[in-house]
Amino acid sequence: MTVTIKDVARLANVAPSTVSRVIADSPRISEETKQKVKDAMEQLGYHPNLNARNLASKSTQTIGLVMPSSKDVGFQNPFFPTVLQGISEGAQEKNYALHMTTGKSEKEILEAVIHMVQGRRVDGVVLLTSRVEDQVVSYLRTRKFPFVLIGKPYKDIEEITHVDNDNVRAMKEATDYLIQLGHQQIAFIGGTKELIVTVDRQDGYEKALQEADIPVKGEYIVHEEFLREGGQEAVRELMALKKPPTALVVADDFMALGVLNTLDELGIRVPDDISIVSFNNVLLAEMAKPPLTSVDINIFELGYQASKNLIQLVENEKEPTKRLIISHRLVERSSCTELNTARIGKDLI
Amino acid sequence: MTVTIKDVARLANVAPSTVSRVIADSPRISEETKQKVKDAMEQLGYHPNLNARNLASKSTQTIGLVMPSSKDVGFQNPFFPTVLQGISEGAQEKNYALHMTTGKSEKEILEAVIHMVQGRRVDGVVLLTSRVEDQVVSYLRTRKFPFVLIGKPYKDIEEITHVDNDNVRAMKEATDYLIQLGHQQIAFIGGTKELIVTVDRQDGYEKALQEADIPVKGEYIVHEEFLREGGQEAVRELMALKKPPTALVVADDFMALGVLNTLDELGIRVPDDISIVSFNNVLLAEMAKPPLTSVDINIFELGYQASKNLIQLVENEKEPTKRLIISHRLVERSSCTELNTARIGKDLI
DNA sequence: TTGAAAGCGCTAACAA
DNA sequence: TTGTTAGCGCTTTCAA
Repeated sequence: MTVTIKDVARLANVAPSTVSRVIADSPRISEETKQKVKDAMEQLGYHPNLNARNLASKSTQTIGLVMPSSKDVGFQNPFFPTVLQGISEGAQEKNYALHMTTGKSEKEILEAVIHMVQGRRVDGVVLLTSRVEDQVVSYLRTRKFPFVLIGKPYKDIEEITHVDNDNVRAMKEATDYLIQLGHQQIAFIGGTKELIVTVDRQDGYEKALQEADIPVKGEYIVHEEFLREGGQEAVRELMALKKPPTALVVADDFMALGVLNTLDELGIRVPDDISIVSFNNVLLAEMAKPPLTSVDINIFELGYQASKNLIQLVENEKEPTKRLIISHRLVERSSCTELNTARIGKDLI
Repeated sequence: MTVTIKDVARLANVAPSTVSRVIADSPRISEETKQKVKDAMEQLGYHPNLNARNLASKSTQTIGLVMPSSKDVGFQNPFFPTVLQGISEGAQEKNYALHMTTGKSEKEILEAVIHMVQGRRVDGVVLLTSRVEDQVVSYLRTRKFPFVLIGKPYKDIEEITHVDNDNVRAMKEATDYLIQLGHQQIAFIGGTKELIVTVDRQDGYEKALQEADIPVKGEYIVHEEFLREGGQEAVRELMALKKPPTALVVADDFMALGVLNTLDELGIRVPDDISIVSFNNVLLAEMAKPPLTSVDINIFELGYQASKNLIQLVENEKEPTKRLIISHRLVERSSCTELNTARIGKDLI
């Protein structure tokens, strides 16, 4: 029924091992027999059984993907399809396949990872999230199993290959941009502090202020726990301050969309009344009203480098630990404006 | 180094096959030895090698996922993360793993599918898209390989297990809703006609009009090829008609966001000047300005039923072909309003 | 350059 | 209820 290497060998009049060599494109085989074998494979419609191959060769040519908990609303974020594309591209280039794990809780995810690692289904793993205390990370480290992290490790940075943006700098630049436009009252809206990316971006925000001698105020820093309801409240409070911000840096486009909404309900116009710089530059940023000035963090590249470097790690034991920093750039659209002191002056006259 | 079934057998003083039976949780084994074996496994930290198991048992307990071309902008659509969650949940419940394929072109995708099917990496396949002439579908059919399609097959409907919404009815209801609000000039904005879902939704739109004795006008039907630029133009043309529509049905939330944008640029207010009903009800619909009235098509359930039924198909040869219709419901928000004939009257006076 | 043969780690008859 | 014994389809020494 199924055609095996033996069938091919018989038809080509060679030994099974020869066929195997042809498949592996071994150099020490004559062009002649190589062709003979290829013809036979063609004729029989032969396809190698990857399970058998994996078993014998102890390698799978597939990389495992660890997604964030599917309970996370963040899962809906267009960030994920985009990294996935990048990862997929990097994998395809080296003929690696992709194996996915998900789960509703951290516990389920860890179990799924163990299953796929111990079950020898994958040669390496890409982690799509880095939480503060990540059990998956510690598991992989103690097993010395190859993995790369997208984002920044919470600890042991020097020992974990990861691909990340320079989020501190990126956010500093975004904030600087607003400062240059004349803004002084700039608020920060980010996600949960459990995500390292949030911490980094907040850092950058604070750095920019400090450098410009603008005091960092606690009431100007907001962490939206939920993408939606939570955010509304926070933005309202922010705008209800005696001295409301004239500009906002938001750590994610998706969040920014929610912010935009709330502002609209409050009758606050963007950018006329308030400026916004957001992050990630997904398609959404372009489609928002107004189109958002956003920091492009090159999501695709993040994924691409992750799988590419994971494969290097898998194929070469000696590969050094790496830290890959993907470039970013501010994409200007219509959500920011100069703080028009002239106009304010005029109004006062 | 690696602990195998033999090591466990030796430690537990039984035969390897006995260990294998314990793993499979065979009923005909004494509680006593079962426990003995389990202890041994625990003690040695044993984990079955899935490749070996797959090879011997000729089954993989994993299902393959065929994603749409990563070139598609549609890939960015939040639809995908959400179906993925559903698929993943259905798979986890039965302890199936997920194997992904993607590709930049139809050709690459087909190759990837062949590789994973012939390579015996998966027991069945879920197709996330149904194009008009789908090579993947024909390939799987001729190989008699189990698969289920999310969406509606282009042909041989009776012979392909698929899970879909009743898109015709759903769109008819959406259109009826607008008609009941007094609208007569209703335009349709959909994606490429290559997607069967577009065709169905357009059908439902036309049916609703016909039933209400409203003529179907060609200039009221628009197919946006691209999510962004293309759409802008189309919407402009639509609104430039001598008799512009007073309401829009849009086949996708993401698209609707773009439409909303263009309308805003044109100074047309929603819902005051024009009403919009959109489709899919992803998070975006809620976050748009104004929040979109959208038809919830239960994306998660689409995925969940797909993997659940695929597994049934895989585990039972005799499983009949099925057509699963997932329910939908109109979620009212703020993008529609009654066509105020009174006001129009007033304006005329 | 090629072949013979011994596994890879597991499952599944068939026996006992 | 348990053990024996062939494989599953491939890779990879080792020998020729």
